[in-house]
Amino acid sequence: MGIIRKTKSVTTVLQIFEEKQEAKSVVNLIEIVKDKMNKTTVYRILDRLEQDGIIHSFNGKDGLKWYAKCKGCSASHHSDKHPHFQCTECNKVECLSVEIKIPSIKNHIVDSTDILLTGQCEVCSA
Amino acid sequence: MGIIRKTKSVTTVLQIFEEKQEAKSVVNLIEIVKDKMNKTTVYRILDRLEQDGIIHSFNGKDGLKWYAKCKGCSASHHSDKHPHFQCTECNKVECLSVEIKIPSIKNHIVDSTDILLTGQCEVCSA
DNA sequence: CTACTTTCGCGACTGAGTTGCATTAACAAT
DNA sequence: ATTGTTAATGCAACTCAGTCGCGAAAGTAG
Ligand SMILES: [Mn+2]
Ligand SMILES: [Mn+2]
Ligand SMILES: [Zn+2]
Ligand SMILES: [Zn+2]
Repeated sequence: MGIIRKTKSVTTVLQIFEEKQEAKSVVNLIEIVKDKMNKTTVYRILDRLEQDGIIHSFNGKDGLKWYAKCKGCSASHHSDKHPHFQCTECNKVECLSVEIKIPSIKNHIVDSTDILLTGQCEVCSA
Repeated sequence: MGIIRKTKSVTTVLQIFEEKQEAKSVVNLIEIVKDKMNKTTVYRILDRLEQDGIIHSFNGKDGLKWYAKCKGCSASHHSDKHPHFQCTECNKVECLSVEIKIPSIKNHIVDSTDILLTGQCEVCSA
């Protein structure tokens, strides 16, 4: 169980994800809202939003934690298996809608698949 | 240019990777050799070994940095594009020899592909 | 052995992320 | 609208992986 009360801080963070479809690093989010709330609050809100299947997280190439909006997830079922793309020039991170087939690994049970591609995004490769 | 002098510390670290084919986190390596060398030295040796194409690095699910032996790389060309598998029970990490096809992403140039699978390894799923 | 330069140890530091606790603010009930 | 309950927040202190600067030690060539 994640979000129970719709506080001002929760609304602020949610709006950031609503208005743009791109992923945000926690560090960047903290910077954006630093006049409105404490960094601990940002971490806690992101935690709760993720638990509720509203956003999902992954690690960037830099080792930072990134979050982006989910498309068809709920608190009980997280279905975000898509890869992510981090631009090495502008550092923007996107969720990719491509399907990547993982072959079954002999004698192993695969629970999760994290795929991070890096390179140049549409803007930077043009 | 990485390793220039074969010091005792370098030999010690190299042996760890020689004797077993599995990946090691830096934190674990530091623990293993803590009586023989300083942690800063471990970081620096790993850096140099990677530059020379002797080992390669990647991020674990935990966010820690992991290293494993390379198979056909050199200082000029790193060809480790294989996925990695982290066991959620024993926490062991392996390099996988499977080929995973990444479809071309429209209007993007892909430079690197990091794939991390998690689940149960051969031992833990048996 | 000597001279040169890389490598190392150590201590201090950085920065992302966490924790504990007192205070504030949702919100449901009255 | 007022009150009571407790989730959520702010703040300060903390953790811990990873980095940095610098003097000392050790590898290597001559
Ligand atoms: Mn995504
Ligand atoms: Mn590997
Ligand atoms: Zn870009
Ligand atoms: Zn295992």
